[in-house]
Amino acid sequence: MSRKEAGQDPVAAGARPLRRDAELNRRRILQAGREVFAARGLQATLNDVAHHAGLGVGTVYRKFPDKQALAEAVFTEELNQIAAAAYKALAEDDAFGALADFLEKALERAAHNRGLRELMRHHTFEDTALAQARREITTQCEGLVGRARAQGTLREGVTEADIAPIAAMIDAVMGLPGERPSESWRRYLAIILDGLRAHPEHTPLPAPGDAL
Amino acid sequence: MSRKEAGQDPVAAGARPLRRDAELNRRRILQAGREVFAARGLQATLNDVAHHAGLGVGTVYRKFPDKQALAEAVFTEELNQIAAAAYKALAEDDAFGALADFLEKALERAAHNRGLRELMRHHTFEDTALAQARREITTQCEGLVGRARAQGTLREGVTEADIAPIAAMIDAVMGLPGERPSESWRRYLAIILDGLRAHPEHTPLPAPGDAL
DNA sequence: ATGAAACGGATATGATGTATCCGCATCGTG
DNA sequence: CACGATGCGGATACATCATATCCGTTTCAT
Repeated sequence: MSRKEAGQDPVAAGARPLRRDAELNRRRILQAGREVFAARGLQATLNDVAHHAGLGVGTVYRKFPDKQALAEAVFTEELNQIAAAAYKALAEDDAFGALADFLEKALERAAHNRGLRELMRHHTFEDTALAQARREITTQCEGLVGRARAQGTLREGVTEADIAPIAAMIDAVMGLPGERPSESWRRYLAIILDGLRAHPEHTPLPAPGDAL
Repeated sequence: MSRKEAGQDPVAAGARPLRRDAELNRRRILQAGREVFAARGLQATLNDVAHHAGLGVGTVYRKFPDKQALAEAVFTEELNQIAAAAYKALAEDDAFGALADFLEKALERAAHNRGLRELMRHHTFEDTALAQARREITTQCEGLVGRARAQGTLREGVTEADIAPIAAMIDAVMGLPGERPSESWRRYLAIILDGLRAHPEHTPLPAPGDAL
């Protein structure tokens, strides 16, 4: 609860409103954080972010106590947008198609955001607003997967628990050596999706999802 | 060419044979390197390796100028064994099955060897003996893929260049949070392989392999 | 026995990221 | 306008950590 307040809506509690320039700078920092984390990943320094924002380091550290605080603010937003996309997908008729489209859209975002990818990889983020957003996405995916199964277009034995590993796999392709701006991940997503479709010749899958 | 000699067969050039205890220690270090790199990855310190071998740091640094030298020795061996497996696979009748089995075998090794996984991920190793071994594997894979295509069991448009990304994808699953000793990667390999089989309903793949 | 070879491991070195501190600039209210 | 209060800048102290060396001690081999 100690770090939570940083960079938050100052309406709550006894926090006074920021001076106008300070508020502007806070936005600049957020924007710089988005850009820098997307381009260089989470290992980027708050000093990097500050420089990118055209501000001094001290300014950044006053608004956000540490890198994690800023990252949390930046990526909660990103995750919420993905959750929204999943929610929208639930409305489509063809459930498998909706699932496929959602995956493509979410991964599209990841493709342009190294920081987001790193975040999804490592951080089993504890409490934080991130965890909440992530849970929301999971829930929507459950719906998506459930509907596809019900429509009989999703291969027997595939569950929501498979979604994260699949995303992780595509993410791995994005991180491959020479092809930073490449689109080749779509190729592999297509292959996986074909392996995910219900099909008479598909044999039962091994290892019932002991995945997360 | 400067680091090349380290830990090598001392027969060549004017190098005198090692004292018996020294030779023994060299083996101990190699073995410790295998175990430590496999368990803790490439970021393990030569100090770690030394301790694991029950030796002092200095001893390790005398035999291997730096971590890279030791890693090269350790993993060249590993890669060569994989290359051998690929070579053997070429002899089987069912080319697709052979390819699948080879992938499973190679990934099996990776599953038990975090260092190997990290090595395949990052290092576009330059010259080194590793590069040679890796090239060998690539060559064998070309054969495997070629035969499967010829037999018509491999999906249209799949090439040798797809193998590395596929391995990378499975590797990503192995690195997932809670499931260190898990076997769930086999599940995803099965899915991908099903997406890789020749099938009338498969649509053409996007993005002709601009992968490595 | 004795010189050469090898060992041990404390520690110097260097690289890197984090976060503070405080003199100076800017804001905004009276 | 003027004068606190608030915010800014960024050099730098601090901490962490892997790397690699050095040399007094021990072991080998003749």
